[in-house]
Amino acid sequence: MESRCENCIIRQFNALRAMSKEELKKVSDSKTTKKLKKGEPLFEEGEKLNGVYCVRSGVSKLSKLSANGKDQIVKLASKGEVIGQRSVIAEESANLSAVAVNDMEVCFIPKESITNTLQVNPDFTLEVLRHMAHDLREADDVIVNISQKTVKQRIAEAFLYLKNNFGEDEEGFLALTLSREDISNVVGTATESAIRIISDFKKQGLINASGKKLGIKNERKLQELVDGF
Amino acid sequence: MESRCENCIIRQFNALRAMSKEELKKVSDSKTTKKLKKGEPLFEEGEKLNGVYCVRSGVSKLSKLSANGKDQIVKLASKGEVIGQRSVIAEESANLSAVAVNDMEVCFIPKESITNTLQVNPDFTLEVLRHMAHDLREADDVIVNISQKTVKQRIAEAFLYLKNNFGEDEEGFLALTLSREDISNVVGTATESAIRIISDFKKQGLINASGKKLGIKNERKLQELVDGF
DNA sequence: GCTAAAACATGATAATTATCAGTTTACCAT
DNA sequence: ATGGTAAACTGATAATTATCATGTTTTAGC
Repeated sequence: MESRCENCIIRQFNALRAMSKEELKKVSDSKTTKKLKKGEPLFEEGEKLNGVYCVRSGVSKLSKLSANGKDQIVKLASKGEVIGQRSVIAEESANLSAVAVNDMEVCFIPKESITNTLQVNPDFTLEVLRHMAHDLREADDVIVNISQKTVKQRIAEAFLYLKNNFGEDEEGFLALTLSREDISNVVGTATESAIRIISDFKKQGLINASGKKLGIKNERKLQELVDGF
Repeated sequence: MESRCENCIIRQFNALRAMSKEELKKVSDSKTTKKLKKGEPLFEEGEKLNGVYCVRSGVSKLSKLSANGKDQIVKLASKGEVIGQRSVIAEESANLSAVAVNDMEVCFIPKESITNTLQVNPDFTLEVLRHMAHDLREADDVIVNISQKTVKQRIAEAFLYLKNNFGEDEEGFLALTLSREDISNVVGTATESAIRIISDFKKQGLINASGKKLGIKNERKLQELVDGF
């Protein structure tokens, strides 16, 4: 049996919490649940979206392909985040692709449930607006980082970001495991460059690595690196 | 005598057009007009904003200082654009500095006029949301460009951007004149690198330059450069 | 119009980063 | 458990970009 949005804890993390009982009921009646295996796409850039996706579990990378064939990851979305709302609101086709980084469970919410509410419930609209304001700030910060910091600094920062946003497991490894290629696509560099720097970090004792699993060993030093010594 | 928002053409370009007569009247009664000379700041990053600025004329650069002392320009805002709304909505201090690129005239609108309307007028809130969705898309695109394109490509793109967004004067020069340093801060590179590439473009006949004035000579070639030949 | 300051320009060099080519390792499906 | 495949790694080299030093031109203010 499908669970209802009304009882969904995830909702507390996003704008859906500002919906009225009735609005939420409509969403719940029209939503569908979808499971994705690691690597499967939610949607591709250029696609028309008929709704948004609310992440219940797992992580999705939002990325854009550039002319030289490399993907740039613009955002990692996890539990509670709503994917695709920018495109739905702007009534544009998707600017980014969304692909599952690990196994995911998402709810698909048809766009009508969202757009109707946007037109009549200012609480909801304002809440969505606040989330988007936050995303915009983050995007601005990424622009500054990517253009003013070295690859080494950006990779150090990525490690700290992964720890702060996705936490660590019992053994102290980062809870979100990204491939070296994904890391390079987050920081915007060649995969080989990322690999080399990660190896360096390991040799210097800043991080530890066991296969794909990566862990932070010396957070202070990493932070110093980010800040430019 | 001060002009009234109700009669202001500029308003058509931004979310204020979705305000009701009464709301607009309040804005008009509480707004103040301000003139800025080239180089003067509207606000600095970290500052608390008590309202937003609506640009009547001139252009402002929104930038952020990085640890290495270089400014990164994140956006150029001109006629009709509202500056500072992201910070006001998120109830954060300013993430960016806003400085006049040329002489400007702006209206300052106290934040209460905005936030009150946001809470009760979904048309207005949605309109602001749409504008922010647009800004977010642009920011995402900048991230991809800056990390995946060469400096040469980004400078070529900047020229095309300046033409498309600010137009040309009677003599075919770009209507918005930026210093080489500002250009380097837009594309995220060292000033010397920008200067060198601009000189190159001139030698190759892609652009022409007379002092600070810059003009596009061969738009097709520039576009080919951006697209990677 | 003159002058100081700012902006622009160029060369030499160093540092960073990408690319290519190849090897080793880890992981998944059978 | 094992073979095939993708990911991780390494070295050599090239390309891009930053930095520093210095000279020249332009601009803005008096």
